[in-house]
Amino acid sequence: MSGGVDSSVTAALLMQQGYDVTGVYMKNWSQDLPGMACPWKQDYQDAKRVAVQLGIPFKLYDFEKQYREKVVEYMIDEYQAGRTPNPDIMCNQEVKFKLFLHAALADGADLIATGHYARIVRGASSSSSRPAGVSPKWSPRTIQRDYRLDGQFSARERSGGAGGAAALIGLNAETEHSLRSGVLSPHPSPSVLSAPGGPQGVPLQVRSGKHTELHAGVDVNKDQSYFLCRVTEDALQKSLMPIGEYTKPEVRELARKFGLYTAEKKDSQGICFVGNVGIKEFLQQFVTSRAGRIIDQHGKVLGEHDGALFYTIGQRQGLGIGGGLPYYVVGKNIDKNEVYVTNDLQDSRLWHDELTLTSPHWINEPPCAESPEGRYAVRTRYRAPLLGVKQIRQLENGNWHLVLAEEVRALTAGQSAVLYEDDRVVGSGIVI
RNA sequence: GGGCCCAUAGCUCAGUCGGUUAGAGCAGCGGCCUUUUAAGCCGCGUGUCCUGGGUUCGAAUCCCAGUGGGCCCU
Repeated sequence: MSGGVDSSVTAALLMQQGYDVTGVYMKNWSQDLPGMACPWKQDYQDAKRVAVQLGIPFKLYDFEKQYREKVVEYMIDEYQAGRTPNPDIMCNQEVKFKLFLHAALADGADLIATGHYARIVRGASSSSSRPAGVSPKWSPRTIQRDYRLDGQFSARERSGGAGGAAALIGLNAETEHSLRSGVLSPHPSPSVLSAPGGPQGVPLQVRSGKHTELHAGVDVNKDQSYFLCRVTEDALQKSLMPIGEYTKPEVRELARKFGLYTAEKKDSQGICFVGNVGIKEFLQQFVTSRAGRIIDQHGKVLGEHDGALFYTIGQRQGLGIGGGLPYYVVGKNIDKNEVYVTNDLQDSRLWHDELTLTSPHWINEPPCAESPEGRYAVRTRYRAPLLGVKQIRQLENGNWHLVLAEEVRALTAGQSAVLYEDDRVVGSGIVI
């Protein structure tokens, strides 16, 4: 439990569904930064307060050292190499769905849960049997909502269930933002275990196949499946993301109905766990930088920047150069410490219709190269538009090459390109 | 040496047949959106209108001189 609304509601929903829940706050960062005091204590308090309201055990898992090593150092190294990493994807891959999961299991939990706006679909038959060429729209909801807060479980039991696994949940927390994950508790309640389809309320989605898939959240605006693109299927099998079935407004409403202390707490933002601090200000605490030149599409020096590593492709603000049309970063040279910009929105360096991915990670199985155009769609930045994939194939060196049906703006090395088949996350790779 | 053009907000400029509190875009700042980085949206302009004189009820707008740029011609 992070101390935010999402993980609070996650815990409440799981309780309502009959799980034996234990709340867990993940302490991954506690250092204050210039201009921003680390909110971890406040978040911890909020999470604990909700746990008390729910009457569930509450714990704190400390991963500061590992978070620093796996996420912060990775982020710093990437920026110094001239790329733009996504620390939250790394956090999910290395911390939440690895360290936290293992710690929770070792602690006796059967499952963990997080407050992500994404859905885990169990027993799916996987993409191989799906019709190709489906339109890239999210599939309709298949879940029934049950806002009952009286603590009673619906008498109805669902069938078809495989997921009946059992378990429990906790939620983790972090600093401001986000996260919401959970730990499970050691002793799943019998009632839960006996229910074929899992607890009621928002039951596990189950299909006839054998795969456990990751799908986009029901709320298209809040969907966070992008950040979970590097989580393994094994980890998903032991995870629950109950709020993925709801929209943010619904989650807020649930929080109010449950009377949760965090019902009206403002959403946090920024680097997960670290807080709402500017990326540049954050990096400046760990790296030294020097001024360099800003050069336009004609080779003209327009001004100076304070370190090429701080800029990312497509960036507009922070350049400090004016005069006519806005300028956007289209490239940079770390060795020369130069940043290249253009004020021509049609500049070819700002648009690409193909991309190459390294470090591929497929959740269930690799994409099928013989797929017809339109079967897959890709997203190259969080909240960026989903673009149709015309062609996808693996290269000799193991990397993957995609040809898009339309141009993508500001393709940026280091960012994750997440492949979707309908609303299912196939996997992702790092843009090079 | 001569002729012409320009000099207005940090930047690029509009406004100059004289007349409300001098405007726009970009940048910057603030906010919204957002668990990365961006983008996008909304809001914010307190400037010696190059300087010094002059004309006028009144000048960024007219005149003179100067300074600083640019172009052209012998």
